[in-house]
Amino acid sequence: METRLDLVFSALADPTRRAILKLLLEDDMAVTDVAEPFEISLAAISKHLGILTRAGLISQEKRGRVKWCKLEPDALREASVWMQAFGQFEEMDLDAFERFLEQELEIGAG
Amino acid sequence: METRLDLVFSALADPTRRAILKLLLEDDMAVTDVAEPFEISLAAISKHLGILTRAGLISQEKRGRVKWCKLEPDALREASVWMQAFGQFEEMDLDAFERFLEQELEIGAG
DNA sequence: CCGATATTCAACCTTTCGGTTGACGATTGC
DNA sequence: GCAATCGTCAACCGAAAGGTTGAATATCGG
Repeated sequence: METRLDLVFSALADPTRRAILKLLLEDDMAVTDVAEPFEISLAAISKHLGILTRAGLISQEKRGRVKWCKLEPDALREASVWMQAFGQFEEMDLDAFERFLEQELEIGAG
Repeated sequence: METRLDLVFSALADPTRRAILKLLLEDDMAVTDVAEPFEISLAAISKHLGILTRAGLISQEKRGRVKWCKLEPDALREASVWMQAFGQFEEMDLDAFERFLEQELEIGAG
């Protein structure tokens, strides 16, 4: 079973996809415009956008023949909470964090 | 060129590795003890630990024939800052964030 | 010294990833 | 209507990921 966290972290693992997120930070963009600064093919960008969409990091809405891409920061926030908890666990309620982890992780998965 | 962020996010993308981090949250552990709850081979766990180490998420110190694994939350904090910035960009200094991104990302990479 | 324990290495396999190209289905505008 | 534009699909490719097994390398304990 592929969790939301799997999808988000593996989406963020690629520098091209992080660069796409950076572009979308400035404004919503059409697929062709997202692709413009990169040297790879439009089809490759389209795949990257699909991965970002499945991870919930962006959304895509088609208007006419143009598909608009929009940053969706909620998924990022969710994963950020997970990481921040690890990074600052000295300062927080460890028991509450443990309970949170129980829901998110499964020992032996993979 | 593989950045620190690449290494951290792809390390976190695997549920087994996240589960290992959870184990190490409780205490430092030997490789064999880390492997115990999982169904995969010791060699596979050893590889996972190597990936976590290269990402800076854990450190490993050999004492005698036992190699001790220790959580290193700093790398997580670094990536968490990156994500949190995206997730909460409405509330922060966008110009400062842009400058931060200029250092971390390269458009066209990948 | 020798057997047991701890860990990695090397070779291999299968699946996924990131990329390509060319064809295709919609939609637009003249 | 038809050519141009937008984006995806399908088939393919090489490289990397995640796993296995078996042998190798230290180190420990008696």
